[in-house]
Amino acid sequence: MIDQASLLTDLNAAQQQAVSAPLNNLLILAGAGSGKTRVLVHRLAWLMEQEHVSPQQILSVTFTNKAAKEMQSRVEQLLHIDTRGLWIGTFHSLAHRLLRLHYEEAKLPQSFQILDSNDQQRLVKRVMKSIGLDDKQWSPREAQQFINRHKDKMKRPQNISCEASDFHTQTNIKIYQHYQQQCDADGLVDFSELLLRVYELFRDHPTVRQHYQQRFHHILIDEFQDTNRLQYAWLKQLKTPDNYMMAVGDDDQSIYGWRGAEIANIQQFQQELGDVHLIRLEQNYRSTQNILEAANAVIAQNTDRLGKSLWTDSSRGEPIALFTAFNEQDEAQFVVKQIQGLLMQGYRRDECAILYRSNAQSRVLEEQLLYHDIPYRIYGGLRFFERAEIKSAMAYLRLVHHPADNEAFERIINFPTRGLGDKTVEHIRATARELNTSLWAASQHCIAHKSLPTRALTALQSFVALMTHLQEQQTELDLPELTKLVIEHSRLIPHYEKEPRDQGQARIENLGELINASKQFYVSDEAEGMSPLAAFISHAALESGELQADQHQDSVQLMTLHSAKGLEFPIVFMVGMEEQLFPAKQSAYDPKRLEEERRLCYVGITRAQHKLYLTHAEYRRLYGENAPHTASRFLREIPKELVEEIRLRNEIRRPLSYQKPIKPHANTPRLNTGHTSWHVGQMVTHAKFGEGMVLNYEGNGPQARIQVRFGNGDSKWLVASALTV
DNA sequence: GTGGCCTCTCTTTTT
DNA sequence: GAGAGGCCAC
Repeated sequence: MIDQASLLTDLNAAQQQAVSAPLNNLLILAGAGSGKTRVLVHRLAWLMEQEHVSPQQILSVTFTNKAAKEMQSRVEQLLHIDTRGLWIGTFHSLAHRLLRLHYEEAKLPQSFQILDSNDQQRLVKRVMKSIGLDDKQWSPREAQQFINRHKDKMKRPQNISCEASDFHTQTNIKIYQHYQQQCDADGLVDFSELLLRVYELFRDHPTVRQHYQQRFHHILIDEFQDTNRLQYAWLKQLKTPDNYMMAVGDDDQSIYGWRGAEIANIQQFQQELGDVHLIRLEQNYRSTQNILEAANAVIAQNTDRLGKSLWTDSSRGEPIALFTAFNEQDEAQFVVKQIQGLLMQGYRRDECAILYRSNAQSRVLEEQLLYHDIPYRIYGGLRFFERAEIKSAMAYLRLVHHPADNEAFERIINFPTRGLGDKTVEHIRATARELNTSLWAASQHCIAHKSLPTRALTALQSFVALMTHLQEQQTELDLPELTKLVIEHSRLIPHYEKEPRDQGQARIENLGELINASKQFYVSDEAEGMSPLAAFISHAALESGELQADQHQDSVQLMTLHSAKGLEFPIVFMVGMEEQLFPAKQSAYDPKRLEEERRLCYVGITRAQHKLYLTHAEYRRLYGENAPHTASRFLREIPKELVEEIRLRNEIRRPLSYQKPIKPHANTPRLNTGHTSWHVGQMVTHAKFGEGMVLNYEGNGPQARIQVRFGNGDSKWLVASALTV
């Protein structure tokens, strides 16, 4: 038991007010760095300890698995209690849980499977093909977005007004219709569908809804500004006059409008719930005065705000550094030089973050970091469970678990290739359509009726035999053993051994890692009534896999501005502060989207604790074209007195690759990339000396001299035509 | 079934 | 400029 005082110590007045607020609906507008998560965690603890709310009566919703985990562990740390019974999770994981419990009312088969966006795309494509749409003329990607956008607005195909819509929309409606039919027939549920089904479940089954309304006395929602219409509607269904909602959010940090988030939900929350106690957390504990003032000045340019002004009593701190680079190479060099200096001053590498607007910007930075032997870590990119090899292995597991899983069947029927080409598969599909069964059942039918050429038939027979064997093992083996067996029998490893060394090797390692993941999962299995295998499969779909946690080595952090949200770093570099790039050119002309870009800028600035560097380049190679860039308007929005422009002295900085492009000679031993110029940090290969890195260059054309440092540490001047990129 | 060549697109991303 | 995806030829 924890006493009241200790739940409130180290909290400021507004935070205390939020944590200890009387039972009421609460809207907490929590500015960047104002201790939002802390308030949420302490409020949870307060409810349990002071208001004697049992964990079972609390529902706490977040957006990411990471946030859910963090909240859970912080509550446990604070209270030293078991938080089982507490419903805490992402919208999707909670929806999944509800659907598993109420699959019948939700009109789903018990064995329903989750479709991740990748699977969804594949299915959309197949559906489009099956209704005879030319996928040159119709984009599957657009159709997928159409479907999700409408699901997120609780729209079924029949609810999208047909009369007014053009041919284009009508086609999309048709795709949506057929796609949904296919999902329903196969028991497949995509991400939006998880939420929509729960919404419809609550809507159509008052008893179920009432059960949860009565159960959850308290509903807490984090990152409220990121909720879309469906998510908000879903929460509201659980709301009664007798329970309480607490929403925490920051309209200034809403950066996901492009995927359906509606800031308007915040205003609606106040209006619709009527009795809402509003608390603003405006004291920032993260940044220096300079950084905060810059952030405030930028965000003040937005008109569409609820209004909030962050303040801090920390010191003024260092000025914000502004650097104008010649080009992106120069910019990267500057950043790395500064980092080297900071490391000398005693900062750790992982205290430095480089933030950029788009992933494509990371490459130049990587090259420079590599060149200077500074370890770095890039966030983003493919997650573990999204990797092709993992998805394939998972498809084998899915088919073991549930033979009627057509999605899984399609994925592995001929992967690795086993002589079951398009024609055979099309025959199986046709049979399945005819008999109205799964592809798996259709395969068995084809075998029984020998309705395929001998060659294909034999191949299909051995595939069916393999899967049957694995299915039989299911009951004998535990999850890790089964995973191991499935990977062995899938022949994925020999398949990847044939791939170019490094890539195939990495894939094989990942498959080993999958066995590990299944072991870990098996131990901490939290499924309710599901078999470990079924739970593992859902887990893989719902949690694309945290970045490998073991990479705890001290390294410079590189990520997009979006993925930096919620994080903080003593040192932050925001690079590429240029028009066309940031704000992105696609957003620059639409006032609404421009405001979102500005909020993104605000998010970036407020990540910094001690020192913020802003850099931009006068020229940048973008989409293969080297073009002059003007400074971002956001730079002008920062008051001059907060900024110190950095000019490098004692150094003649000369433009690198773009002003002195050295075209490799046509006879240069094969270029495998289309590089037309050399740049410092570039990796090159010499027939005799092996791989090395460009240090410098002189001259032009095939006779240009390139200075290269090789693996053994030697550096040599060589003629350009002797080098391969 | 695979490799080579062509065209297309190119913000952000969680679940 | 580069990756992805489609298409065609072997």
